[in-house]
Amino acid sequence: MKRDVVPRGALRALVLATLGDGALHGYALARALEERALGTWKIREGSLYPALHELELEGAIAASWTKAPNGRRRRVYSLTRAGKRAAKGARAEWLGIAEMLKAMLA
Amino acid sequence: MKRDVVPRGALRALVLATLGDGALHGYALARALEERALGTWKIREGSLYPALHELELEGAIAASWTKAPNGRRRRVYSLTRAGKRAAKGARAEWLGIAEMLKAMLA
DNA sequence: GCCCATACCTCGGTAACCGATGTATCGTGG
DNA sequence: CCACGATACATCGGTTACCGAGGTATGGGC
Repeated sequence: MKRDVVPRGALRALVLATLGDGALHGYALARALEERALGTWKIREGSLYPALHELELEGAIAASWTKAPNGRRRRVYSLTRAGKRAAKGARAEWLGIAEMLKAMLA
Repeated sequence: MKRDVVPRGALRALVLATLGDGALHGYALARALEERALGTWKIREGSLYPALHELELEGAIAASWTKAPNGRRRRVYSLTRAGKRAAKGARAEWLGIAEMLKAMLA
């Protein structure tokens, strides 16, 4: 399936929330997000990688090149202190939005 | 307050859901939506009116000019049969999105 | 007379995303 | 041993739904 797509603006919140559970590299992050979404949402690389670069520039996440056991290069991302704060805010914001949507559509 | 804004793509769903509870004219619809959102979400006329025109073109809603008791002209919108179907679909879609967001951020 | 609320509308600009495309390495089945 | 899919990164032009600002017009209150 993997048809639908994350609602606009939520990608950053989801990335921050997921990285809050542990550092991941981009590709694994995409897989983790799709798994969390039970395959309902497709994570587009053309959205994810630019978003990661932006979050890095903003100082919300820190990246470092590492070598996977199989030799492939990976860029592993983890939350900075500022990122943890941002994650908390974004999580609250989007939970609020979800709550409001449920209330208004129920 | 009225700071935040409806998430992208949800406006149509909310309009359809609200009109499902009875016909309204544009301005009243905006007020009704903001009230439903407890003042959290601001409804922009620059978003609402074009959305209404689009929904009308698509045949989801029907409009008719009426005269308010005070003499002001109003364009009252109501759901068509197709609109009721669309409302159901949009409601299910966005409730699903809200559910997924809650699950992924909780 | 002036201003705010009501009530409609349009239009340029933009944020965030989509889709396509590109690079490169690794594992594996034939 | 080599083609192909999975892994893993990246960029970039195009789209879309919206935002913000502006416009018109009438009604009622002070």
